[in-house]
Amino acid sequence: MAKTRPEIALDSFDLAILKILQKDNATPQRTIGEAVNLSAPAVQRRIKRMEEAGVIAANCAIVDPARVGQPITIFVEVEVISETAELIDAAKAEFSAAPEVQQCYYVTGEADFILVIVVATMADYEALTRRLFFGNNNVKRFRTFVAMDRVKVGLTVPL
Amino acid sequence: MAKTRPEIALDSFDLAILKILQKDNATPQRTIGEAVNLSAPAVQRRIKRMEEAGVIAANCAIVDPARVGQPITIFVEVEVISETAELIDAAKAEFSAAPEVQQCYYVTGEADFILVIVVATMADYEALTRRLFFGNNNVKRFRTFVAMDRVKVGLTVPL
DNA sequence: AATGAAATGAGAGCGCG
DNA sequence: CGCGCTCTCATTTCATT
Repeated sequence: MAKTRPEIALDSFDLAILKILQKDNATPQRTIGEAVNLSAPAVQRRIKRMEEAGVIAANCAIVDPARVGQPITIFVEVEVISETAELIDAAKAEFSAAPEVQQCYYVTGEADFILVIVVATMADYEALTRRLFFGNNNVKRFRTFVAMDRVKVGLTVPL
Repeated sequence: MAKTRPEIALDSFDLAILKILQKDNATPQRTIGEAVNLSAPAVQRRIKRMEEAGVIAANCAIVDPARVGQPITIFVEVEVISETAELIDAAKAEFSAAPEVQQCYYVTGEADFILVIVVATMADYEALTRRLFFGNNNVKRFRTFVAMDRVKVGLTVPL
């Protein structure tokens, strides 16, 4: 189940710290402190607090997919036949389980799911569509958009 | 301009290290070393090498948008009128410049751009559409998909 | 109650064999 | 590549406002 998520109030110091950590979480606390006019321990306490509260969900290295032999990014809009809770949950679980599926969102509008997929070759993508879409009786239709340019990539939140 | 990107060969050790860093880049090198059967300095050298080569594009904190007052994630498919290089570049620049635009991809298929947008309220999104889409003569059409559930989120590359 | 200054300890960074 | 050292930085303690 989901971890505890205490509601937490963030002041302008916290937001300033987040702004820096979103760009580079290896920034020394001392440097952050200088930037926001706070001592290093104060910065440390705030970071820890935000990590425990789930404001900072993760600290991770961003890998360039092209550099590790996965140069193709694809968006897929998926429309399902039946939208019962059970079938939707099943679809969520199945899509999420695939490592090639980088992001999966359940959405309103003309589609039900939007997936972001990263693969090495189009043949891999084709194989994936067989498994994920043609192999799923509840998938009515899907539309594929192949990325020609990753113009802006990130999970940065506007602050 | 883009930084130098020397081609680099990655062995199974490098991939194993990346796999760990993608989940948590604060993992001590010693711990990584134990996991992949390598000494800490060896791990360090490999990480440094991959950072310099651009394999590791960034190290950053992932912020939960809902926790910082930006609970709404929206996908937008944008179709443009003219696809001349100049107009496409202009659109890329304009979309990228908006802080609410978290991701922007130039794609093939029935749309030209796919944007991932993070905002606090639907009113904010409406204001953004006015600026970005209605205020751009080259935007023919756009379709909005509001995320109801962020089923799987991340920039993790399959390794 | 949260901060800043100083002391402690862990981990990163480098040269060595 | 692994072992050792050094040094920076993260972390804790404590006095202060």
